[in-house]
Amino acid sequence: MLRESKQREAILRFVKGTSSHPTANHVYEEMRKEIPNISLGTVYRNLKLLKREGKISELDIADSKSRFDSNPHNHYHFRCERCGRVFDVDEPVNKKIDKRIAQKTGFKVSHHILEFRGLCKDCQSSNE
Amino acid sequence: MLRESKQREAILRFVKGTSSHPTANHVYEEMRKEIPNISLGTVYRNLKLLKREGKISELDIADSKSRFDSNPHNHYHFRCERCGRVFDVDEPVNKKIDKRIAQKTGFKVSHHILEFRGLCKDCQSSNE
DNA sequence: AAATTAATAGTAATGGTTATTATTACTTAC
DNA sequence: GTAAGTAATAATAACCATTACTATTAATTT
Repeated sequence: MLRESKQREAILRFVKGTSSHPTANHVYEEMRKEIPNISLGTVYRNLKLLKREGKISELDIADSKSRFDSNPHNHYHFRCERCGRVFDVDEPVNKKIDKRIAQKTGFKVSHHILEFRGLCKDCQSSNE
Repeated sequence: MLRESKQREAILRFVKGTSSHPTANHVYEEMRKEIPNISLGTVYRNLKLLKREGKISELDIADSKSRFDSNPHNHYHFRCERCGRVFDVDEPVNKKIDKRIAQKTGFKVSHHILEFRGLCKDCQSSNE
């Protein structure tokens, strides 16, 4: 059973009220203005908890360790959510979309990163 | 002036010869079979160096710290390569592409992550 | 108000990566 | 071919984001 805490309420209020995509440390710094002795662990725990509850989301980018590719050309990847393996995807890079986003946003778009997620063949067949 | 070293040669040969998208630690483990006292620092340094030379690439996913979003719905992002800020991009999510990749690869594709990169407005105008 | 126990603060530990430093080994000049 | 100069290395320490641990605090229940 979930209890209320002013720490969790403050964290949710802050993340909901900003569009700055804060890191855990950003949230921590902000919270300290309000609750000076809040612990960094509390921030991490509550961010994870709020995510589990679907109230916030985490930018879904990748795992922490970086991976290397023998192919220096721009291409897309598929990452298996079960075994963690990364595969190259043989799909032409869509350059038009960068232009469209640039026009729409006013940002200068140099490229984009596209990663598909799901289950690879091996992990589909190994049913468990 | 770059000198040759058997360590760097072995690292390049291995990364070029695999499609497994190894992590730095994978490379390290593999290298130890051949050069038992190779140092992990050497692996990191040479991976970075080979990347600078354009001989290999690093999976371009994100920085190490994860960021949180008040919007729990799937959407795209833009990351400024200068200031590091992350912005939401108001572009409809392309669901067809998941299907196409699934057919093409045989993988089960649940979703994809798309991040644009470039310069935000502020960083474009602050010329330096 | 007392009992129960989830949540917290504070701190230690972990894991990936980078920095430091003395030593090793290419390269060049003699 | 040997000595000088200096990249590159191995080994280790430091760093930073994140997670785990533990005694204490504070919601909730009775």
